[in-house]
Amino acid sequence: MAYEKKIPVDLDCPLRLTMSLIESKWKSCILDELRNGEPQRPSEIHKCLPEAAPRVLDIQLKEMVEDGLVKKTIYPELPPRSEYRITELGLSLIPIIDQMLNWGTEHFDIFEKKYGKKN
Amino acid sequence: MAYEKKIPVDLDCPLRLTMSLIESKWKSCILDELRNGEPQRPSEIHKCLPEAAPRVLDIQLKEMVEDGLVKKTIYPELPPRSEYRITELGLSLIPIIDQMLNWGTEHFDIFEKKYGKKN
DNA sequence: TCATATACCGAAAATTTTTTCGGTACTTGT
DNA sequence: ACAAGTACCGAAAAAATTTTCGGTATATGA
Repeated sequence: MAYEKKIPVDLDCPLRLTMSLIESKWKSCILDELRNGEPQRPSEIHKCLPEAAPRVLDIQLKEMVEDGLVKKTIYPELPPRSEYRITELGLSLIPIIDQMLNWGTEHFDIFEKKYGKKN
Repeated sequence: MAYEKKIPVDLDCPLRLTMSLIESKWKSCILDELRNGEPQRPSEIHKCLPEAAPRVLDIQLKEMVEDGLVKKTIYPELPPRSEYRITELGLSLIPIIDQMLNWGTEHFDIFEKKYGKKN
């Protein structure tokens, strides 16, 4: 009972439900990382998302496990080893991730011009 | 120069860009509200999203205008009147909103059982 | 006159999220 | 012996978001 999630998910409406599962800063990126179905060790995920503080990835991965988007396997070895793998449920979100990826790619220049450093 | 947005959008990657435009608590709902193209007055939007504090909707609408997802028209009348209408750019996000809506509807019962009050 | 409605804004409080820091425990390589 | 790697956790700080509260201004209806 160490870490406890305050607001698990938003059950007010279907749209808010979906959003609440992926809107944390790095969750969509984690899903994108795991999309190919290959299991990944925490240290690998950290390396792929170097901008994120490792602690946040730990927390968000834990929430995603709790929500059923990701499955964790712990190998009782030393040094410790564990792996995260996307679940069927998590996989069913990939089309959404994809559309956001595509949209972002298509419209990137608009926002680059608008908000980028070098106008 | 009254209100200033701290972090306009996330230009780190296309996925984060898209997310950053819609991840605020009510923005996806606002887009869904305006999806049919009809202009809506602020008070109408407030009524449709009674759970949201009016001030947040003001702020988020302002950001969405700045980001180009929504267009605001002010009528110089008294009492004041203004309208928000979804733009082409905002409209291009609707397929994503739709997918999230569908996903949420399809998987609602899983999370109801998991996190709902009456198990 | 007074309550209500419209639209909006600033300041501050409350809440949530993210980050940083330090710590546990064990192994391998130098 | 000691640094580095692996996985993880708690506490606290920092940052961001959301909410609440009060205020501006004008008009209408009771």
